[in-house]
Parts: sequence; structure tokens; C-alpha cells
Amino acid sequence: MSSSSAAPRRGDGSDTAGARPPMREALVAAAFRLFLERGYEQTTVDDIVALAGVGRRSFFRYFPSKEDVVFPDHERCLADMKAFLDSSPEDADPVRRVCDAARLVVRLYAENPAFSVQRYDLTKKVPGLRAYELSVVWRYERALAQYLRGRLGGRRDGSMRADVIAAAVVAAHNNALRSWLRSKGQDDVGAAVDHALGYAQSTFGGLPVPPLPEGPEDVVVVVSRRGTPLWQVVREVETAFARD
Amino acid sequence: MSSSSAAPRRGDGSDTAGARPPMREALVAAAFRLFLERGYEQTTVDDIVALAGVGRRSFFRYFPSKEDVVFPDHERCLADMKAFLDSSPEDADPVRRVCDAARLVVRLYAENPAFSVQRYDLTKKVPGLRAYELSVVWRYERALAQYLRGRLGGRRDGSMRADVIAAAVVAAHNNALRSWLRSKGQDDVGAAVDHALGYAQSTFGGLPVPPLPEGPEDVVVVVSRRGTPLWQVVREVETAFARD
DNA sequence: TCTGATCACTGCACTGAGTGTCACCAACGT
DNA sequence: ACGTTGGTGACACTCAGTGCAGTGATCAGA
Repeated sequence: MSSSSAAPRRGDGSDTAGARPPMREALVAAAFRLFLERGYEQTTVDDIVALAGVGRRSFFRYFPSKEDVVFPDHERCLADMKAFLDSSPEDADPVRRVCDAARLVVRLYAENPAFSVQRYDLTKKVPGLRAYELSVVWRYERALAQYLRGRLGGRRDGSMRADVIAAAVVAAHNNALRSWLRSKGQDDVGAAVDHALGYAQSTFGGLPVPPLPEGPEDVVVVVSRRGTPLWQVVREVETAFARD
Repeated sequence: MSSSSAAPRRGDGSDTAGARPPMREALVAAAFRLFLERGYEQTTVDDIVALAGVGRRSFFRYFPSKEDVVFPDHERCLADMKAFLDSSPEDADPVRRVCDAARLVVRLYAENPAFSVQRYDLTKKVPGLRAYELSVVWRYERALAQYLRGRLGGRRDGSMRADVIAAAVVAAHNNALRSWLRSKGQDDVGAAVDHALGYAQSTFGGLPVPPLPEGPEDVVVVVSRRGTPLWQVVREVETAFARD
């Protein structure tokens, strides 16, 4: 009883606003309103399209599945990340580059903190959405790993190291992001993510922390038990100095 | 045409074999036979139960979803891993411990190479199964991260480092495992996984290489920049000693 | 202005996964 | 013999997702 009467859909340009909230936005808004009101699983697609005043078939034209409406902009963000990586200069530090790529996702979340927090609360509670989010994150990770593979593919264990570095960067990124989401968007995302990615970068890449304002990693302590083989101490010294 | 006539289901113990292929196994066998014959998505649950000669409702009693029948033993393996981690001695190297925990999964795959390879071919092709596998892997990773958090939770960035190390270990493990699966189970899984986990272990843990079972964390190197505040050096000394 | 094409949208019917409910039956203890 | 319990099958139902046909609007060109 709602589909035909509501939303008379006119093309005369009488819309006062930006003239481009084109049903996709309306569907996302309606979906989130219902999801937050009564929960994700208690909301059917029919409920959403009824509230949005559109036909049921239109929902699936904009979103391949009900889960997709919860992550409406990740497809674009993933494309941005791939473009960013593809445009990398040859001489760039690969680890630094993937960290910067990860920051694109942070930016997406930070653009709309309230929305991000609401979605976080949803994914925390609904197992199906958690699984979907995993597949989203996985695609980001794949993009990073693929780029890294191209950069250090020639080296020994290049493929494996690419996977490991990508996973570590994503894990560091996610840890900082989740912490921020738990703070309801109050904390400083940028700083937290920089710190976490700095750890990943110092573990795998060259320099430890980018700005190095008062760098705590500069302090490392030697605790060597008597009888430790000299080569082992030497190796540790080498790797420690290799950081700078 | 098959459900009523086949498998007359008797309880008289007349089965010659172990008397306990209890319908669950029959469902897995029937499912995989059909999945390999005509594909996962082309096989309905009705097809499976018809071939197995059981009622449709019974399928969902043993498997919460159609996807679960593809990963019939991961629930048990995950429980094994948690038990393994819970029983860890206090003085064990945490990174070494999570690597050993990851080897439990390898063992599960290696127990039945043909089955593992078939499943790998399925998950490679079907997006839904890939997503499901991600959620399975995620639960393993969570178990590892939770254990690590308990071990290095007190340290600086302990929570984040736990996530990063768990992700790196899982990535290294998966890389070796997938390589083995691509070889159709011909390569030496153990060696490949040992090598990959050795990389992860040398990156995060104390000792660089796996051979050298004797105390690795005993070697740490101090590199302190001039002018570093004393309290910072002291803190690092404390945390370094706190390991033992 | 008429016409044909295209596009976005809707309604409808259908498949298939997953669930709730109930009846059935075998095994078991009393 | 009895009631109980647990595994099972049959049935009906909800809901996600798809295929298809139809409709109205815009726009091209005759």
C-alpha cells in the first residue's frame, strides 16, 4: 500500500536540495533507520523498500544483497586504493606505500564518524555482518598483498612476505580503527593509526616511526645471558642498527 | 525417487563396519560427491538429503547451514587449538606457541590430503564458500590473538602487537598451506609451513631461525640515541627484564 | 508531432535456504 | 506393560534473491 502512493518521482527538477540523493541514499537511510530501531535480522528487505517508498526489485538493483547496504561505499574505496597503489612511483618504499593505502580506509571511516560507529555496533552484534565485513577486509588485504608481491616478488620468499606484511598492516590498522570506534569516534584516529602503522612499518620496512618526534623505539635494551653465541649477538646488533 | 527407498535405516547393528558412520559422515560424503559432480551452487540441500537417504530436516540438525558441510571438522580443530593454548606453560615463548598452534591446522589438512584439495578447489571457485572460510580462519586468528594478548598484554601496545603477530602467523601459515594445496598435496607441507612460520617467528619472536631451540629471547640489543630521557631507557629495561 | 529505442522502475512468480512444529518410532528404565 | 527420552521425517512457513514481463518517462530522429 506504500509503493504506488509514496515518492511520485518527478523529473521536473523541483527538488530543492542537491537534486542527487538518488534512491540509493534513500535506501541506505531507510535501512539504517530500521536496523538501529529493531535490529538487522528483524528487518526484512520488504520493510526497507516500504519505508523508502520504492519497489522491492529496485533494492537488489543497487545492492547485490541485504548485507551490502551496510557497506555502501567500500566498493568505491577499494577501487581508490587500487588506483592509489597502481600509481605508486617505482622508488617508493613499498611498506610505507601500503601503510598510506591503509590510511585511505581510515579516511573513509573518519569522514562520517556517526555512521561508522553505528555500523560498528551492528557488525559487532550480527554474525552475518561480521562475516561480510571479513570478506570486505580480505579484499583490501588482497590488494595490498598483490602490490607488495609485485615489488618484492623477485626476492626470496617474496610472495609469502607480501602476504605477511599485508596481513600485519591490516591487523595494525584494524586494531587502531576498532579502538577508535569503541571510543565512539572521540579519540584521535589519525594519531592512533599512525602509531599502529608505525609499528608495522618499523617491523618490516626501513625506518621505524615516520616523524620521530621523541621516538621511543630508539631505546632498545640488551639483555644477553652468559654463554650466548657471539654470532647471535652480532646478528641482533645488525638488525637493530638496520632499522635506521 | 530416492528418499524413501534408499537407506532403510535400521538400528539392529547389522552394519559390518565400525557401526558408526552416523549420518553426519553420510551427509558429508553425499554433499561432496554432488558438489564435485555438478558444483556447489547447482546442488540443493534437497539433492544432498535425497542422495544420503535422509530427511531434509536432519541435514540442518547436523549442519547449521549448507556451507558448514564443507568444513565439517573445523569446529573440533578450533576447540583443540584453544585447549592447546590454554595448556601452555607459563615460561613458553608465546610466538613459538602460536606457531605450534597453527601447526594443528596443518595437521588437520594433512590428515586427509585428497579431501583438503577437493575443498580447496571448491572454495577457490565459489565466493560464498570463500567468505565462509574467511570467517573460519578469523576464529583461529582470534584464538591466537587472545592468547597473545594474555601473554604480552601488560607491555606497551600489547593488544595491538598481539593482533599483528596473530595475523602474521596466520598469513604465513595460509601461504604455505595454499601453496601445498595448489601442488595437489604433493609437496612437503611440514617443511613449507616450518619455513613460513620460521619467518614469522624470526620477525616477531626472539630467535631468528627455528633450529636453535635454546633460549633466544636472551639476546636483545640496546641502541640509544644521545639525549634520550633516562626514564625512557629505564622503562625499556624494565619491560625487557619483565620477559623472564 | 509521431515513433521507436532506451532506461529506470515496479509487480509477480518462482527457487532455495533455514526454522518451528508436530507426529512417529526405537531404545531404555521402571 | 508403561512412560520417557531422543533422534528422525513430514509439513508449512518466512525470507533472500532472481528472472521476466510490463510501464512510464526521456530522448533520438523522421
